Amino acid sequence: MDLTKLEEIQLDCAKRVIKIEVLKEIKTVGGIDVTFESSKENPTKAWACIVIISLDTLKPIYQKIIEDIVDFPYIPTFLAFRELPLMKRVYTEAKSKPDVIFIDGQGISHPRGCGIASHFGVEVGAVTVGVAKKKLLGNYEPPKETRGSYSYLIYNGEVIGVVLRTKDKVKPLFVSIGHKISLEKAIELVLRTSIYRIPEPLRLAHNLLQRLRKQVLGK
DNA sequence: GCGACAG
DNA sequence: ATCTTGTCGC
Repeated sequence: MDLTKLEEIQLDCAKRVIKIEVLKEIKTVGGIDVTFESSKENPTKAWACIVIISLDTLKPIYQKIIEDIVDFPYIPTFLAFRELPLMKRVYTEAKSKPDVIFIDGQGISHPRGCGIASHFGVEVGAVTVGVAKKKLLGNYEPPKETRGSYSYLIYNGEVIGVVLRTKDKVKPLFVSIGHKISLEKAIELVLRTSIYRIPEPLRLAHNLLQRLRKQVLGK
């Protein structure tokens, strides 16, 4: 594989990212996650799941899982080339589409401005938010211990996202613009959909996949 | 060269 | 991400 070529794709994708609000009303939020059968084998079986919740109740109103084979390895800053195919397929085949989609990973907080959440948003033409459990790059001050507190993630003197506390005294999340949304709105949505550390759409999608994986592995 | 390094 | 058990704190 030629990583230089893939870097060019990411740079081109970054130019097409829209960093402002385009939605006037948001009623549903979705989350897409991927899990793998094996962490060692390279071509390996994998599953992608989308869960859509109602912003009013925070309860799921739609969910779908697809299965496929993944052969691209995990390489830091190139995550999209491993997980995007599965994510795009589960989204395309879903009979219902959410107003906004949370993606497990970075949005524009990426060395070339195109993490998986932005990449997905641009390719699918959807509104997305990057919700990562760890930082990929940038510097920040620890946010206060109370839920709702946040500090800015800075890279090259620019704000590329926030470090957001979604639960008191629990490790914060790294939230960034994915596509067609403002950072302020992204923060508001992640907070509004978080009961536990991880926002409901992603937490539920992750839980469904973990249960399926254990079932398949016979445990 | 050394440390960092989404999932 | 996955590999893995119990354990401490709210």
